[in-house]
Amino acid sequence: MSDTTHIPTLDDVARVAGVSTATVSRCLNEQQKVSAKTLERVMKTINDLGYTPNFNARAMAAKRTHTIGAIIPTMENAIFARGLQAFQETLHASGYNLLVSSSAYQPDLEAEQIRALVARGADGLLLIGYERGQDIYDYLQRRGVPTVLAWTSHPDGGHASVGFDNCAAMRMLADRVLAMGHRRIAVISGIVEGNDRAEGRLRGIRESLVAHGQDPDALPVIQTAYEIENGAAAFETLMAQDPRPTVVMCGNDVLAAGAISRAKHLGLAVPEDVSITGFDDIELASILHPTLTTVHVPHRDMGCIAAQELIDMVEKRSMGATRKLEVSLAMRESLRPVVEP
Amino acid sequence: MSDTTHIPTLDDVARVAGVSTATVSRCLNEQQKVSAKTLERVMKTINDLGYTPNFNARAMAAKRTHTIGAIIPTMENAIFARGLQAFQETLHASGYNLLVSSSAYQPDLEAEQIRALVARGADGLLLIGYERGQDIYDYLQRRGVPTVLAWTSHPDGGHASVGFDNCAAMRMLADRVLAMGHRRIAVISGIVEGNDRAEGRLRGIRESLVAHGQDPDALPVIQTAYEIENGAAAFETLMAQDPRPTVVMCGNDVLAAGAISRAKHLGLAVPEDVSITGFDDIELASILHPTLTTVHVPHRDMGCIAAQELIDMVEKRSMGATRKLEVSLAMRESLRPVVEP
DNA sequence: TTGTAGGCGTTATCAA
DNA sequence: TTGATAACGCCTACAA
Repeated sequence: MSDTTHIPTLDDVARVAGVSTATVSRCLNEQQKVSAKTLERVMKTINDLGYTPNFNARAMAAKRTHTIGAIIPTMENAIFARGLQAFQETLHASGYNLLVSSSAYQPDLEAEQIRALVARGADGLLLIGYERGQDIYDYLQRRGVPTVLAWTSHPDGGHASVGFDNCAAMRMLADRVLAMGHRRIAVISGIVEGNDRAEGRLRGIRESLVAHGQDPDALPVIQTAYEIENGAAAFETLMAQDPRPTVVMCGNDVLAAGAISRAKHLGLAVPEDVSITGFDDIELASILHPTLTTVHVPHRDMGCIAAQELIDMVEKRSMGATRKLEVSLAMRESLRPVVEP
Repeated sequence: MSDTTHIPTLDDVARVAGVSTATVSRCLNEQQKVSAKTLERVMKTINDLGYTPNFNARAMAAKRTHTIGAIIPTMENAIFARGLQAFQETLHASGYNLLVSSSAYQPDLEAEQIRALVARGADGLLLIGYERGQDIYDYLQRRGVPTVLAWTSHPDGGHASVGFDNCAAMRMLADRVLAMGHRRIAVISGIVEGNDRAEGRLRGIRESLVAHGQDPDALPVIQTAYEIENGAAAFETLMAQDPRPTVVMCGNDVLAAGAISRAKHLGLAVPEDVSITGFDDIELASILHPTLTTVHVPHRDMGCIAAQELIDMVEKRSMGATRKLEVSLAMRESLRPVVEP
């Protein structure tokens, strides 16, 4: 085996097949513009040589990459996994590839990755939530990169978005909790700063309290990053109050999983001693013990619709629509009515 | 705001700053070769214009991308999340970017994605496991793309790899299970075909049986994809046997989570009625009820070491070493000795 | 249906 | 320290 192995290029294929590079290129991109005979010969040569088109050269010449970029806050847990999977499947069906990065919930990292993805020639971008610097939106518009915001519903409709109203969703759950007689509510929230989803969910609870004549400022809230262990720690802190809460509402299922786990270690029965709720309805929610009452989010739908909208924008079929999806309550074992003494 | 916004290029910067494109390029890549004065002027221009280097052009000219590609079998659950996170952090610290794709456990999809990543100019690749067609290894070598195999320990040392011996690890757990008096063992395995990790783990159990004078062919095994629901279904099937198993060993924690969940629904107490074990020790394992006895895999170490090895290979400091890591048993509540009647 | 040739935005080699 | 200029591999009018 020679050590100076040459990586075949379009030129090589053209030379061996006895045609021009233009013809080879056509065989790759617009087969209908090529006679069946040459097509066959060229394809055989491509195979024989083991030729693979150079993506970067392609991107430069065509100014299109058939690549969509997505930046999600975390890959560490399953929150975005299902939606992203659907997103990617839909893209793939239309001949697009997906590039994913994770911003670790850090705005500056997200900005950096947006630039990186654009620099790589992404035809479009999927971002989570709407809360970020105006400079980023300006940049995206200047570069003409179609962008869809997901997992959120942008309040002033200035951007293409596919998602749901986090505030209304959580308010719906809180209404139910209050209707069950709970009056001592505590909250384990995600970090609200720079996270419109977390902020909306927390606000939803407060709005519900107000609507029921309760004082929203008296609500005990712990903000913490979305990790199981953090949920556990926050739960323990909240339960140390006297009198202790009858229900702990969590900003997502991961925090709730931590809370349930810690409850067990503390010898507290759920929901007999304390109710716990989540948000997202990831697979974990239905295998926890007790099973978790949570807000069901249509992750797969969101992913599919976001992908389709983005493709439509890239291909100039849409100017950027706003789609608002419905969520529902998944009532399970971890929440139950307060039993009056 | 003009509608014909122009995206600034190196040329634009050069023209505005009154220098050549070569100088601008130097300011970007080898600042020490440029006088402080021009450097400052050029940097200011870059800022003013909002210039971002075009990645594809760069890749073509430099034949390096500072990008590493990784193809993992799934993003749907947390199995690879922690290790990949560590992998990416280590890369980032050395100025490399990470591109991730998921193959959904499909060999042909993996092959396709390997080609895609190479076509994009990835400087190196991280793959999971060693079992794949020789043609792929040939391709990688022909293209001169450094590759590290992880989550596995290649038997014949022909490739760079960072991982552990799946077979020995599971055998260690099985030895323990047998030492606890269990004789009716059943297994929920991942799909062995094309998955050397799953195959090794299953083999480990069989070897342990043989060493203990048991018949490995009498072992009930269900192979199924790594999903919670599949673990649950398989568990139910296995428990329908008479006499039923005293322990169900699962190919990973996700399957075990499904098994525990289903046990509860069936009214079976774990570990009183049946013991359950997992593999991987993902975060989920310690919050399940009961907590899961499993094989602890040093995910973060694996990610860090793999990244470092890959970087060393890309930068010609290593020819491709093989690193074998130690695993340990995480003994928790879900496994307990058989109580003789 | 096929071929010619210019250009995409960088880097890198040589000179100056 | 700086500047021309030739690649890099492909696409795409435009011509034939």
